[in-house]
Amino acid sequence: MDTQPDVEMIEWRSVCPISSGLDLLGDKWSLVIIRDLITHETRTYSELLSSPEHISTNILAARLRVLTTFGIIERVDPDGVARNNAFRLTRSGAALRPVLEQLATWSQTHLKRYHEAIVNVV
Amino acid sequence: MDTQPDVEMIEWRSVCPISSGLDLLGDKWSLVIIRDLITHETRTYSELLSSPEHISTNILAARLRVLTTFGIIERVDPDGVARNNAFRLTRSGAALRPVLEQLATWSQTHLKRYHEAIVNVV
DNA sequence: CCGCATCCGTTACGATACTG
DNA sequence: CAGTATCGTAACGGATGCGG
Repeated sequence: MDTQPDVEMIEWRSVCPISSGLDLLGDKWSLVIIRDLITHETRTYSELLSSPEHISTNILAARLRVLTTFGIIERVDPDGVARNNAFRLTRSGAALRPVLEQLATWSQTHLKRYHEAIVNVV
Repeated sequence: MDTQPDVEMIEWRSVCPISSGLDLLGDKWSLVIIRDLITHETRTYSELLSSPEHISTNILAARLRVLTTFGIIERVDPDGVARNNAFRLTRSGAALRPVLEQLATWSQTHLKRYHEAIVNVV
């Protein structure tokens, strides 16, 4: 019956901007979705599913809902039906690019000895 | 019986440096610990516990173990006993500072409308 | 078909009590 | 003080179903 079991609410652990950013984005999937939308501009649900990390369908749907709620992504056609209605970053979401760039730079430098296959491009 | 239930192993989801960074640091606590070690240089177990986000003891111990395993933090006295033996960032961990700075900047700009109490300092 | 929601087994997390 | 043991809860992951 209740199709929206998750109350889209976040418990802010503190007033610190770092912990608050992590309250919203500090999981293994949100920034992967945002990475895809940075590199591809627009991406449908099934295209996001086809990324090499293999997110599962329910997790993807939940993350897309949260990211939409907090104005980080949006539908390309705001009033269209879901089918083939891709997502894209809002201005706010696009502003996350420097965060991902810094993370990628760090990983390439400091993770290589633990994960040899890591590549040097985003 | 088995006191070390976690095999300190990471499943790298892909060769992407972003997803790989998140495989290691993509949770709600690791970067909070690193934030504390950036702002305080050294920090004991109980000092880390006293941060306003209130991490629980078992989670803190587990994160410290993983971060140590991957060379991001280390004991101030490598051969000393645990008691009052603080942690600090390694060179690798200190290199995460730009990631946190970018995240803090983003949060201050884009999270304020959802979390009014957010502060403007790291 | 595509975009989900639902069900369900497994894993991670969180609070608390407890030990060396 | 620095953790570990325990146990209840929430999140995840895969499979499946169903409407548009």
